[in-house]
Amino acid sequence: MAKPLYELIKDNLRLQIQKGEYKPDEYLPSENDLCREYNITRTTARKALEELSKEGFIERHHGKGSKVVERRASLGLLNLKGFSDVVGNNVKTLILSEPSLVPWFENHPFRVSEKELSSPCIHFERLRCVGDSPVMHEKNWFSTIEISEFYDKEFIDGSFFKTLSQKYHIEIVGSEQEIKAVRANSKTAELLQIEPDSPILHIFIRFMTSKKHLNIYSELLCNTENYSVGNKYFV
Amino acid sequence: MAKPLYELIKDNLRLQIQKGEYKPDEYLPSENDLCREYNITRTTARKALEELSKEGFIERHHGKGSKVVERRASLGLLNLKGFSDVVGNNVKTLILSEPSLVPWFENHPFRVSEKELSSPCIHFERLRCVGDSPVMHEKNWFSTIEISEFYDKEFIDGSFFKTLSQKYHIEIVGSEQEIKAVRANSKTAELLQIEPDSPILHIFIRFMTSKKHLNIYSELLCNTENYSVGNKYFV
DNA sequence: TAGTGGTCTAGACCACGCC
DNA sequence: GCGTGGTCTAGACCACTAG
Repeated sequence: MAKPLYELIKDNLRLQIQKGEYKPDEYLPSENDLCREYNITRTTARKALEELSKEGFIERHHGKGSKVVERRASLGLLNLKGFSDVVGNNVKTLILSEPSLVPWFENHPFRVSEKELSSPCIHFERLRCVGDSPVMHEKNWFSTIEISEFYDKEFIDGSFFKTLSQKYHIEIVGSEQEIKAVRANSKTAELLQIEPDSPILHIFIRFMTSKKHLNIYSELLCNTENYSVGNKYFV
Repeated sequence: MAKPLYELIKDNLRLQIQKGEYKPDEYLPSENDLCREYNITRTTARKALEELSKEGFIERHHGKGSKVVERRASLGLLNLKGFSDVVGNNVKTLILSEPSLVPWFENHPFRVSEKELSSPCIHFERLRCVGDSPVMHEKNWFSTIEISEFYDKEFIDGSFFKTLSQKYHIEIVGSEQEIKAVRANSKTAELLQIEPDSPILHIFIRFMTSKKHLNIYSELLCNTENYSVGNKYFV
């Protein structure tokens, strides 16, 4: 029943990373350091570090140590992708509506659990642009059940997920998506500055988080005329 | 330089699974069995089994053993999805063109390596139907570099990937995708029995395999009117 | 050469599933 | 009660990185 030792070590280290006590490119204490610090054997220290590596917080380097890395955003989730990452440096985000309480919304293919429905729903909308061209309209919903005082109107570095990690110590641990090609309706066409009835991607996503009962529900409408949506996965 | 012991054990076990010597739902030898069989300690046996589990070949069950599982096809790759898996039982596949040698094709966003280009290209096309409705047109290409005598015209259980695994002991270990929404051209519209200019999903995929230099390149055209394309991922 | 992570041995105790 | 996998100890040797 009690948490295994290596889980405690892992939780400690992860929290220190989330708080910024170890920053990207810095090295964590070595396995032997951890053995001394926690009075454990290398097997236990290694187990903690190996799992942190599997979770994407660190990279292990033979002969050097365990380096903290910027947690890759693409955990099997979809990313906008242009030629040679031009997108990454040139993305602007417009807030269409700030995070605020709304009635729970039913129009989502993923079932929202009773637990989630029992607390109010926070919603926000954004428009992602490359240069001056809008390419993605994004809507997000999540329950306040695990995160009762979400009063942020601005995000750390503009990133909702980074805010969840650094302020609330909540991580994305999985996702589930449904993708369709549809015709843009007039409102979407106007937002994305395209012709009505143009083909666009319609994507529903459920992001699972490290809080068992907290999911982030998103709906994306993408103009893929110039930029496609990409996805990578490795065993 | 030499392969670690646990890798050898792992390779042996995986091969036995691929050959069908251990079938889905059967249990592998226990950790202690492996210790005796290979003259190793439990640490080494565990390492082999844990990695096989991570690779998706087995499930570990406390108090019971390591059960062989049908390797989930959804390794971060896209799957057709209808309401409540109605699709799974009702999918028919039409072969539009059998596997045969063709000149290498350049019209793919993923760069084909020099190594791959140095050997001839095999191509085949299929049409996936749910009931009598065609929903996906699939084109595939791969190099004969690692698989010089691919003469199969039919696949085991109709599955290309199952054939790769069981006959050639090659597994899918990752994938990379690009997704767009486009208008169906007349040829595609005819194949999928939809109106020309209907919005359809256009997906390019590179499947990475356990053979370092072998990739499977696919192009999918999907009518998502009634069925969407889905995707799941867990850490 | 000193320190790091990677592999491996030989034990121990525990929690879980099943008969 | 017995066998299974899960956790943990206390060592050893090796391969890699860097000063």
